Amino acid sequence: MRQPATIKDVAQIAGCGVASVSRVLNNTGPASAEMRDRVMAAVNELDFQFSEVGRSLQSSTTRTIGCVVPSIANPVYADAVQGAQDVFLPAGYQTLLICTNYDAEIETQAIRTLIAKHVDGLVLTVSDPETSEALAFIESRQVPHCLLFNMAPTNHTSWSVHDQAAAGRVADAFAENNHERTGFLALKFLSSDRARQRYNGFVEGCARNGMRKPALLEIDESNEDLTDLLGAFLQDNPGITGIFASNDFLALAAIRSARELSLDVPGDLSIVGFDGIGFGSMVMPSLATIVTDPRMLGGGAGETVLSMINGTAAPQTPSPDQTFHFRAGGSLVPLVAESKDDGKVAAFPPSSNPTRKISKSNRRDQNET
Amino acid sequence: MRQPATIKDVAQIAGCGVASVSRVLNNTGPASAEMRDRVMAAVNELDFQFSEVGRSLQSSTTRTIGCVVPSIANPVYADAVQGAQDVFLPAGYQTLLICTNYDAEIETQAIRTLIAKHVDGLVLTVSDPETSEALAFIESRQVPHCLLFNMAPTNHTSWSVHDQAAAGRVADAFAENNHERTGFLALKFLSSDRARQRYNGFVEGCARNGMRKPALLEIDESNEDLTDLLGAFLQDNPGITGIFASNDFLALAAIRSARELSLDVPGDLSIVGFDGIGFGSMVMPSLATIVTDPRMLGGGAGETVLSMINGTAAPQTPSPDQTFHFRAGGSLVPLVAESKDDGKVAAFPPSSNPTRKISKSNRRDQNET
DNA sequence: GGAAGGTATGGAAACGTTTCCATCGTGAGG
DNA sequence: CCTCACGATGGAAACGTTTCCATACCTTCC
Repeated sequence: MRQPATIKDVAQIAGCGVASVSRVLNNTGPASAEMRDRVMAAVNELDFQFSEVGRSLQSSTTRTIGCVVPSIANPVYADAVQGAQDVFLPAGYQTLLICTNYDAEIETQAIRTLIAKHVDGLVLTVSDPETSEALAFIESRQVPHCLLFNMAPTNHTSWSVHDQAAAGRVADAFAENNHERTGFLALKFLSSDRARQRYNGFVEGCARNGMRKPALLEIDESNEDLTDLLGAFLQDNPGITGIFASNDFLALAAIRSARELSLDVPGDLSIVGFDGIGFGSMVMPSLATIVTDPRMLGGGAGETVLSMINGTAAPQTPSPDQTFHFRAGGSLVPLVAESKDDGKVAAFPPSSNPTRKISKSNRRDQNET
Repeated sequence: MRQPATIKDVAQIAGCGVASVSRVLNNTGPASAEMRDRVMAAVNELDFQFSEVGRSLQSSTTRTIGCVVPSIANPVYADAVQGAQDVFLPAGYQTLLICTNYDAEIETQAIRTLIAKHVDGLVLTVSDPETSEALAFIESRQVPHCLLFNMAPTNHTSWSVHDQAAAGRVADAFAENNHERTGFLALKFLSSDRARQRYNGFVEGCARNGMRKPALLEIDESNEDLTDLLGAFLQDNPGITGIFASNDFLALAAIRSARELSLDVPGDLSIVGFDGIGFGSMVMPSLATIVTDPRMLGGGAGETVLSMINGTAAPQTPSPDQTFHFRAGGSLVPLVAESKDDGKVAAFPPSSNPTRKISKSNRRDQNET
């Protein structure tokens, strides 16, 4: 990498001091027209551009924001990052992106490096805001920052879906459709405070609606064997007619697994997801889910950080019920009275009752129409 | 933001010169055990951490890589970025992410800034590698870089799907299924060399298979009216039985639009996508498509850049036919003889009945269900 | 005992900026 | 004619590192 021209080179060619070059180029301080011309000529000749690192050292500002999320393979985070960077870029800030892969160790390490690199602010989703070492460090260094998809501890601000309230809404939806026994399906339950919040909210919501406490099905990375796990889960917890998956991916995977188990969705089993990814409304049956707006949240977090940097008033964070809404879909239907009377039969294994038959033929119709 | 401790503060507390602190902390040069202890004590007392910007100025290295893609809302790019950063992070490099939103102006501007920030390398997808101002600038500054999803001009290296060959494979697939008249559906045809490569490859493949030259349906941003556009397109180009969409999103949207037009997929119209996003195999009918591995490509581009930086041998870029494979799916079926005899009727309008009326009423049904 | 060589250490230059301050004209006002 | 103010300009310090070099001390060997 050829070393680029510096302000000294420009000064030499223009036959002036470096101070004059700086003044001309930054339009700070006086300069004669003739001086301007000479400097500009030299700049063009050398194709000169300021080194931001020299500048940063002097100004102790980098026009760079750190952005830390678990993974952008998950479209929720991808959209959020996109939303944030769409705010930062026009404001003259670039984004240093870190994907932690849900690893707290990487999270801590990367954030220390970001701060060493002197980012002007941070937008981040941590694995556990209450215990996060990284978060404590950020606080001790007083770096402007805003959480994303985390419940904010005191003294922090956050743009986040109110997971608990949203999960409660899902419980309401099941109740409205006469479901009484449900399950909660989660991935990486332990390493994600989001999944836990959703579980808590769902449990609470079920209780509020006089439903049974939902059974918990927790899986880890490999979703290869989801079908087996789901089968065993339904056998261990007979009578379950509805499953709340902690995100839409899981919900769609669950639908597929249910089919492999010869269960009809929603005939035998209703399924509700979380996040509201676009595909949810393109599949058959369409996915009932909690719709969120990750892009808006990312953008909001970005605005908040910018306002902290500029000392302007921070934008309001959204009120809990503005962060989500329930979207009905074909994957959640009312439980008909007869199945409710005999939930066990309706759920697993599917009996030879008419429900399943109808749904089967329905599905075939859809494929072949 | 409180200003953090510097090496001078450490030196002062440890009662030594800054050079000793640097030597101890970096393990470069000799130091007595006692000196080590004093320095370490001071470091812990101050919670000292080197400023990377001071370091960068001295070493002219930033341990930062620029990564430029159109948008990470598109999972193809999101996965590629993830793949690249999964290579960079363990190697000690962080990633400055720029999403250009397909805007060449932003692309140029952002890349200049990245270079001003002295990134050690670049991984990038440009809008047009042949004319890209940014690419020329990168070359003039001799920054290690690797293209991604772009055909590499001479003197550049690239990790990319061989779009043209892949599109040719799609033509083969249509031919194998007896389709003879096809259409090509593209978004932002003009601002993406990828779409053009795919079109060219498809045209070529169709010719090779003795098929008609595919008709081109080009749409821009808003896919709201895709249904109308598709309807008009099929009417203007009667006899079309297959559509190749330049990406899976479009393909899925086309399937939906076809349904709204009362066309059956694949009965009346076969559709093939491109990219192989996971959802393609979860929908009914499953999507026939070209499967690619964006994560692998991003990772490969990352490795290439690292090897350029380290002066080690660059990893081989994959051979064209390793970058994709065709995945059969329910959205592409053989054209039966009778339809082939009378393609016009089988395709659009589906029969002699008042097509418009049916599609209209169908659409209304969907809205209100 | 003195020279030679090694280890431990600190001062200072350099990296590329910005900005304070001093210098030098020059035109205006007394 | 002298002063004053102000515009134009350049030198130099400062930002936080690393590293070269000089110095000081301690062994070791002739």
